[in-house]
Order: sequence, then structure tokens, then C-alpha cells
Amino acid sequence: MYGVEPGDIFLADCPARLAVEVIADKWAVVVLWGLNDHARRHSELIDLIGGISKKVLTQTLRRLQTNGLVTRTDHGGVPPRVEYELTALGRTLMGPIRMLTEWAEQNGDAVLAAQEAG
Amino acid sequence: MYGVEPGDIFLADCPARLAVEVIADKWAVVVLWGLNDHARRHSELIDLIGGISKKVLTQTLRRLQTNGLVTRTDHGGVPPRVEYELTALGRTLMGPIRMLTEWAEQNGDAVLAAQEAG
DNA sequence: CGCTCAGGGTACCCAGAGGTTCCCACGGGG
DNA sequence: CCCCGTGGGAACCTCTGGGTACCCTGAGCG
Repeated sequence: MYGVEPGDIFLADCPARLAVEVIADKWAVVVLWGLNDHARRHSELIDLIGGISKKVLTQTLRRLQTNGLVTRTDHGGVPPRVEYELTALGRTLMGPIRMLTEWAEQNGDAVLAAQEAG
Repeated sequence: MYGVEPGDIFLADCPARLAVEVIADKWAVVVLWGLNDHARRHSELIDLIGGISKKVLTQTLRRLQTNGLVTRTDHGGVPPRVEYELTALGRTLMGPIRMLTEWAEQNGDAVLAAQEAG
């Protein structure tokens, strides 16, 4: 219709759109990236990710979990010990996210400059 | 510290984080993708992108504009005629976004299944 | 016993994002 | 004469993202 390749992302009610919304989240990308190489505990992620609060991290992880990208393992005991890890599906996202984070690291300054100019 | 490669995305106040937040937006990815191959008018984007409202499209485009990813060209006249187009910086994002949309198209069903199961 | 501390999570509240509706400008066609 | 096509603005409403403060458990320790 407009000469764009299939990409049903443009359709409101399709799984692809849903999938985009899963990751189009301020924190989801950073959290997933934090789980890139191995499982981490809640508190590790808190230390790793600057500026995130406990509550928001929990929310984000829960959302990722119900979307099948992350598993939550409660080892019980006191103090609690909970580990989060990517699922197979979550790992398939690492390619795109790697590109995104690399882009961000390379072009962050340009974006900042545009903001200040604009 | 945690064995993760540099990735200063984890630092709260760095340009990379800012850049991630620019695109970690429900609509930004879809809108940018809609501008992938050539400039489009506001009304074209409305038709192309299912479920977006005029107001939100305008807001999203403005944000992308102030972040240096999109240009806005007003050709004047009545009815108005305005075209939006990717900047050079915006075009550098097409690689990552292509991967993201391809991932979404391939894995949307899996995410949906996880949601319904979880 | 009583105190604290660690780790993870939850109750409450507010600001802001997102959606809907209506309005404007104005040339052209029915 | 009325309405359409276009992009945008203003007003209004709802919903949820995020911050703060608090809770819970049991080990360790004096």
C-alpha cells in the first residue's frame, strides 16, 4: 500500500506489535542487557543498573517474566535469594539489543547535542 | 565489577542511557520504521500505523525531531502539507530497528503464547 | 531475649503519558 | 452553501509508571 515491506508491526493487533511494546520500555532493554551473560540476583541488578529503584526493577522483571523472556528462581531461605535468568526466547533478543546498546553508546553524544541545540 | 563489558548504559547519567530512552518508547520504533525508506506526511503515517492517534503521532514526531532523528518540513498552504524524514543520525538507527522489527515479527507469537500461559 | 541487618517485595500516592473530542484555517467541489 | 481534506492545538479524562516508605523473615550476636 505504501511500498513498505511486509512488516506487520504496522498492524495494531498483531503479535509483532505486542513484541515491540515489550521491549519499547525504558528499563526493559537495560535490564535484559544486564542479564546478557549470566543469571543475576535482584540486588546485583540494583547495583549494576544506575538509577533504578527496587520496585521498578521488580515490576520490570515480572513483566519480562510473563512475556517469557526471563525466568525467576527463588532459592528460598533467609535472607531471600532469587535469581533471574534469560530464557531461550530472551536470548534470541540479545542480538537486537546488542545493536541497540552499541548504537546508544556510539550516538548518545549526538542525541545529546541535538537536544541541546533544538 | 560484574564482568559485563563496558556498556555504560548501566550508568544513570550518560548519553548512552539517554539514547536508549529515546527509542525505548512504545511508538518511536514503529514511527521511525515507517520513515525507513522515504519521507512521509503526517496523514500517511496515520494511515500506515494502526492504532496511533494524531496527537500521539505529533508528540512522537516532535520528540524524535528534538532528538535529531527526524526533520520536519512544512510546505505551507492550505490544507497543510508537512513532510517528515529521517536525518543522517536517524538513518544510523535503521540497522538496530530492522533487527528489532524482524525479531518482533518472528517471535511475536512466542511472546503472546508466554503471556497467555503465564 | 531483644536488636539489628540483609534481601526481596508491597501499599500508597502523585505526576505525567496517552486517548478522545472539538476547534481552526481556507481552497475547491458538489 | 456546506462540507471535505490536513496538520495541529486545547481541554479533559483515565490509567499506570515511578518514588517513598514500610513490611517480613530468621540468622547472628551480645
